[in-house]
Amino acid sequence: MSEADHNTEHEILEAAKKVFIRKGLDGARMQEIADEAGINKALLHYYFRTKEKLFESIFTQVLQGFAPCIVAIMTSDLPLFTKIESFADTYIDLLLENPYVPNFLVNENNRNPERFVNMLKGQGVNPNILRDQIKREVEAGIICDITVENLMVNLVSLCVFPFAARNIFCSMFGQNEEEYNMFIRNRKKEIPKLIIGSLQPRPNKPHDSVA
Amino acid sequence: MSEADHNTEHEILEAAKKVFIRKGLDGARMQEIADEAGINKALLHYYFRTKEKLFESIFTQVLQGFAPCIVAIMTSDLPLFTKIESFADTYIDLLLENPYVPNFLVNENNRNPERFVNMLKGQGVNPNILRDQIKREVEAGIICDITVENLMVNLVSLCVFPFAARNIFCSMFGQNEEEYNMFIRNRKKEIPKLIIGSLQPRPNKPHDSVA
DNA sequence: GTCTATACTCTGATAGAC
DNA sequence: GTCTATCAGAGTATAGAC
Repeated sequence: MSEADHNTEHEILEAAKKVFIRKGLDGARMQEIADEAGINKALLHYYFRTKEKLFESIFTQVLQGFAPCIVAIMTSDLPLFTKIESFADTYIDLLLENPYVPNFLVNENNRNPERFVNMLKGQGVNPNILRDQIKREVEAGIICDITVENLMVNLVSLCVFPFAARNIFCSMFGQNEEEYNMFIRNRKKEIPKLIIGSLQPRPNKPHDSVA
Repeated sequence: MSEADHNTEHEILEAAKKVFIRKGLDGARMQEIADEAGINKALLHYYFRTKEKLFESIFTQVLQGFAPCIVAIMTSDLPLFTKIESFADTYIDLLLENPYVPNFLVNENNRNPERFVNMLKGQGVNPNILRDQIKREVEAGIICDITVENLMVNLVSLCVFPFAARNIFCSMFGQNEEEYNMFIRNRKKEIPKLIIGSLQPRPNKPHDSVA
């Protein structure tokens, strides 16, 4: 990739990423991508034959940028609480650098679901490892019981949705860009606090208070 | 509206809603809307002049369908815990009936943010009332402290994102449509449990255990 | 590999008959 | 109000020179 940094194909991919992420597959214009890359429209077709194929490349590339975080929490063998804290921290940083990606992925994926399924499997996303970990930690009395589905959906929703609905929340709260980013950075602590709090076995259970 | 139910304008709006929600502004075709409505393309322009104007009508209509839930939690004078339970219950039902709306609203809004801001204000969405309620309940010792922003973002994210990312989660967990809907219905209880749990003042505070 | 020029299709919008 | 026919523009894709 070191020598490819300045070649045309790389320029095109960078330009296409910007345009597709902002406008989507339907909204993007090949002319706009060409302008952004500082080249001619015909050259896009020379490298990627069709708009569709160019889009596929971008979609895959963007998706792969976000997969490692998900894979890590699904597969690593750190304690669950550590994983949750680490995920929120890493994922929100990644999102702050790519604030328009959630919308892009979610929207284009729903428009064409087939594209997604295989890609996820290929990345090694498998909930069973995390499911086993939860089971072990429940049995060890470290956490309350929860399904892997609810845990993952809660965690990802709390991290990602504030980006997807950024403008909606901004206008709802009368915040500007900067204030909202600060709000989100604070959530790197708030989200694990919320989730871990709900998983911690309460010391004041009925049978404890009688004992 | 009773007599308008069967007139052409209503047919067009219903058809346009379906198509725009599935395909977005850019992806939708006037021809497809006409087909869906069982009329001619020219008639669309007779009633709504441009695609853009037709889209505006749909966007406003759809948004207004979702506003009341938000307004209710922002303004009603029920106890906070009751509001949270009621919101999750009502909102998720609404979403189950309109599963593609979150994507539509979030995506088209981010494409054209100005459209949104005035609309929200017009609906009477004002976080200050809820902010005051939180303050009162904190002072009364009913709940832990939380910002209105974090509370609303948590609540809405947990309810809405599972719809926006439906396909992603489905394929991640290997669930089919029906299983996933059941999962979401269960969350009508899970979400309030999570949020209310985090707001409940812990009886086992440091100074309590010493007392 | 890169460009200019152009072919061709799709689609939003209009004209005009009924 | 509703239709058929058609225009005008935009946009993807290709041909062909350099």
